Amino acid sequence: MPPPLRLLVEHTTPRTEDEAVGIQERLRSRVRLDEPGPPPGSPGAAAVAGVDVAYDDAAGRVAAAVVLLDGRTLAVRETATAAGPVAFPYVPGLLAFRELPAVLTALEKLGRVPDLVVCDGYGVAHPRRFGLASHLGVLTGLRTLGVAKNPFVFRHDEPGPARGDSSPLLEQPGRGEVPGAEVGRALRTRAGVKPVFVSAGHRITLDAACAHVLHLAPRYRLPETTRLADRLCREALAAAGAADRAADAGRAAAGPGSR
DNA sequence: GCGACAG
DNA sequence: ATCTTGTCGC
Repeated sequence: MPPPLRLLVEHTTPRTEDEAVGIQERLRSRVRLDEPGPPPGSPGAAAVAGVDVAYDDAAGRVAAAVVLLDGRTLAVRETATAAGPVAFPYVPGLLAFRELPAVLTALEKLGRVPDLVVCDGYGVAHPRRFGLASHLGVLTGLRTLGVAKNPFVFRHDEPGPARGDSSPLLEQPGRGEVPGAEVGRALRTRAGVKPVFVSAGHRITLDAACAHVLHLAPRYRLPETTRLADRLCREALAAAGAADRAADAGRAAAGPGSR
């Protein structure tokens, strides 16, 4: 996709946690949750992307992967990866600043603009209503949603046992913006298996986000977008490490002090 | 101060 | 996220 994203990189590279929180509070008003968007499998959702990031903290390296799927058949259409230095530590609530720089770089390499991006983590289900899926959506203008494997800081009742059953994710009393508000949903994608935690990112409703996740997860607990992106970013991380070691070996062979 | 808390 | 063996079941 074309690179107007570059202009927004400053919104992903704070120097301190306070700066990061400031960026979130400044951008959060731009989140739009009133578009149902095209339904799963429809022509308007022909290209659905999954993004994920893997880390090698010892080497200070991250690798992001984007996998673009056919929204109807879930066949892979295109992939892209990007590796780079870790730009921010893991701090609960500030995950976007750790993941988005590499994700944006990978997205730029895609040959076409996704109709929907599925992120690993949360959207508006976030202490400041601005998780990484919402952050990515606001920066790019893309329609986004978040799928997390854990409930984070939210409470929920156990959803029914059948695929498609769900229960609301609720803000803890005394915390967050609107205590008691439904910020996401615990959604059962496989009968009898632990649910996933879905929230709207940007330009989507919670109902639509859940419908897309169910469509993208016909067989396993996690959506195909997530599973494929997860596999690819691990491969990209390993490849980046191998390339790094090869360069090191070359430098050593050239001899100390040589250049 | 302590605990908990996406990836 | 990542570290890690075996194990249960289709």
